Amino acid sequence: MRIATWNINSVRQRLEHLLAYLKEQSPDVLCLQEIKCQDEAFPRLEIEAAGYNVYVHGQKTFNGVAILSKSPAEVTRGLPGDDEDLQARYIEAIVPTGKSIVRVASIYLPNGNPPQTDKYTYKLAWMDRLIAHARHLLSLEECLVLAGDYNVIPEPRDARDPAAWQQDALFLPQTRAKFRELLNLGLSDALRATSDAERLYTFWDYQAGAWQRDNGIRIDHLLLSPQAADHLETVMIDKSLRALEKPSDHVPVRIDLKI
DNA sequence: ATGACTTGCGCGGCAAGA
Repeated sequence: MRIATWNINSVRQRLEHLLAYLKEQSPDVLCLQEIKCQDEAFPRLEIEAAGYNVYVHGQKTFNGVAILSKSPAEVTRGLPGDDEDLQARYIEAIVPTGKSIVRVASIYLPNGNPPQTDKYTYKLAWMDRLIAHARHLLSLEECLVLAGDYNVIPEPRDARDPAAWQQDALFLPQTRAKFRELLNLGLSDALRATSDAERLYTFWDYQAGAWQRDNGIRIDHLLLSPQAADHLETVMIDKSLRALEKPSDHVPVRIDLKI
C-alpha cells in the first residue's frame, strides 16, 4: 500500500500537477494540505475520474485538508479537543486493506509565526491536542499513519541553514520538544527510520532562489505506529515536482507499506 | 540588503505563509 502526503498550496492552482502525480505514482491514499478552498469548490469530479474517492475538510481562503483514496473510506473531520477551533487542519480516514484496515490522518499543523504572539500559543496548544489524540489512536494498536505538514524542523540536519531558523516557530526548542513528545508515544518518523542522509528536504521557499540554492527544510512527515512501521518498505521524497512550472513550495513524501 | 514569491479575495493592495 502506497500512502503519500503533499502540501499542495491551493488545489485549484495545482490541479494539473495533482492529476499527473496520481497517474505517475498511483498512491492508494494521498493526504493533501493547504487546499485553500471550501468543500464545494474542491475539484472533485476530475479527481474522481482519476479513480479516487474524495474526502474534504475545507474552509474559505486558508488551510483546508483532504484525503484521496482508491478505496471508499470512513472519515472523521477535525482534531478533537477544542470545539471552538474553526480552522480546517485535520481529517482522518479508516481505509480497508483487504484483510484489515489502515488509519490515515492528513495533518496541517499551525505555522506559529511570529513566536511572541497568540499564533505560537495556538500552535503549541494544537500540538498538545494532537499528542492527546495520537495517544488514544496508538491504544487501538492499529496500522496508523499520521501524515502531513507538521511545520516542525525536527533536527538541525533537517535544515540547510539551521542557524537561520533558530528564532523561528518551526525550530524553537519548545516546538521540537513537543514533536519529540509525539514521537515518544511510540511513533516512528518514516524517513528517519530508513535514512540518515543529509540534505533531505520537503520545502523550499519561493523567495531568494531557495530551490536553486537547495536552501530547504524538512517539515512534511509521516509518523507510523509500530504496526505500520513493521511493514515499512520504502520512503521517497518526490523532489522533482519542485522543478515544475508553478510548483507548490512543498513536495510530496510517500511510503510503501507491505500490507 | 531595504527585499526577494505565491496565494485568496476581489479589483486595491493586504494578510498569510515558512
